[in-house]
Amino acid sequence: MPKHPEPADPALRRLRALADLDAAALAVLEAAIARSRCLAPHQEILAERERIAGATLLLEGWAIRTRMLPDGRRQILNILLPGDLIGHCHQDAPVASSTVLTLTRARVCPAPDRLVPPTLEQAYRMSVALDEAHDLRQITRLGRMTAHERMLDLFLELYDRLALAGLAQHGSFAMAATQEVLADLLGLTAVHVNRVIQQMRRLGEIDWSRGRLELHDLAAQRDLLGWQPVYVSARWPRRD
Amino acid sequence: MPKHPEPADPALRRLRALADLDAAALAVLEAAIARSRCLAPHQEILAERERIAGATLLLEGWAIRTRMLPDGRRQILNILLPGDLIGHCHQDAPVASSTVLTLTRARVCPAPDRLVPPTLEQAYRMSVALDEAHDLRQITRLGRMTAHERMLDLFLELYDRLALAGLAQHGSFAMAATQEVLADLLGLTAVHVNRVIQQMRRLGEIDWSRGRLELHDLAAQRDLLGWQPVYVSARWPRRD
DNA sequence: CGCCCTTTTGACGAGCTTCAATTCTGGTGG
DNA sequence: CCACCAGAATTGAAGCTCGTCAAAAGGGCG
Repeated sequence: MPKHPEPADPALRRLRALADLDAAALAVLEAAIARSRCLAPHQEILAERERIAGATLLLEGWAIRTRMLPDGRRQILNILLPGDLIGHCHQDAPVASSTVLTLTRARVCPAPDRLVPPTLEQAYRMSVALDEAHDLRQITRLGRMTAHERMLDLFLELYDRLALAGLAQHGSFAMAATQEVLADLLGLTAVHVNRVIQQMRRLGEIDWSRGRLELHDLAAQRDLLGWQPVYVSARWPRRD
Repeated sequence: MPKHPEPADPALRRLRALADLDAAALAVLEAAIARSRCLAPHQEILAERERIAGATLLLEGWAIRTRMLPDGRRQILNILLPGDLIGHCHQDAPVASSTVLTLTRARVCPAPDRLVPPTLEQAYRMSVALDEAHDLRQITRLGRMTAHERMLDLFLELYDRLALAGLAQHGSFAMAATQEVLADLLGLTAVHVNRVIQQMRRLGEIDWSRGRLELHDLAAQRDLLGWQPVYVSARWPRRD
């Protein structure tokens, strides 16, 4: 077993991008990763209104935070990607305010939570701050963007977040969400999502086939939207 | 000057509802409140993309977290009420991910942030957890509810939150938001907000005049919507 | 190869927006 | 005390975005 897990592990890569992890941090992470388990698609990681035992680290695969209305309508609150923390919170006797489900096959492990080395704690805090920023972005998408804008904005967000974990490059990444998932995420219907995607294809904005999404001319799309990268800390992204 | 500030102060009342504040906590709060300042309407408390100096406690009046799109569209992310924390976060070199503006005349003070007594820290954590839950509620409103449902759901949320601070009772509270503000909050136009409100009046769901909003038959509205109170901790709301 | 999930297509309708006026309201100064 | 003003609320007509319903075509996996 490699001691500095190979170039590879996306989750580790993301956390290292968030803070300058030291040996102690890497050690506890490796220990946690050693206790990882595999989950099938559509498996529950956290259930709304139930106690949260401890935080979970998503190592591989995609997951969603979701909420149901009494009549069956579903809103997907956000998407969770490798390296994201699930159920990290600090109030007493924490209870989940939403359900978390795997979208694909996934690997998770308990997030180290006792005697957390300071640099890892830093990564956690950064992660929490980014999560909140993404929530705000989601609110803006749903409240004030057209279907087409929402879709582009989401794709750009996913791209940037996946790139952090080394899972996206050259404007392209493995898209694990179905059009129906996008619909429930973006407040649309699957039918309309489909129509918008075809429009985007016609406009040459994207290619999406065989589970791979490609964004053409990232820069152009970004300033079409007035896209700004998430920015929650004057010391991040680090330039070193 | 009263030592246990009179029954009154709404912000204090909210914090005391969140955690069982001890004498030490009340002391630092009073010290902070003594340094409060008054703000006119439409004053900036936090500016997007700028450093956050420290957390602020909203004592009186309403404020909004808001974000602008490049073409001028505005999305109000959420509403801030007396007792709410503004800019409370933990990452290094924190930068605001949204702008915070007063909606009405308001009073604020720096939130105690050094040597925070444990019970106050508990209240902070509870407050942060509730904020996040409200953000998720907002996402659900925008993504999967009709205009009418959004409005009702928002009114119920405001009612419950204001009641915590002692600012709402018997289904009624002082409504500081204009219809245009509601529109930017709920992802609608002011015109449509107006139409929905009139429908709600015709249906006998609400009365809204002279700045006072009254919700008729809270219970009925709640289960019409399948309303569930925010629930983020097994130990809250406390029954003692 | 066959089944099921996902994507795609069409026709139609509803909800919400847009634009443009008009009326109302609360606060101000004479 | 009332006239006045600016912001807020209200109204109407017309149109576009997106939803609904239903059915067909495609694609991946056992």
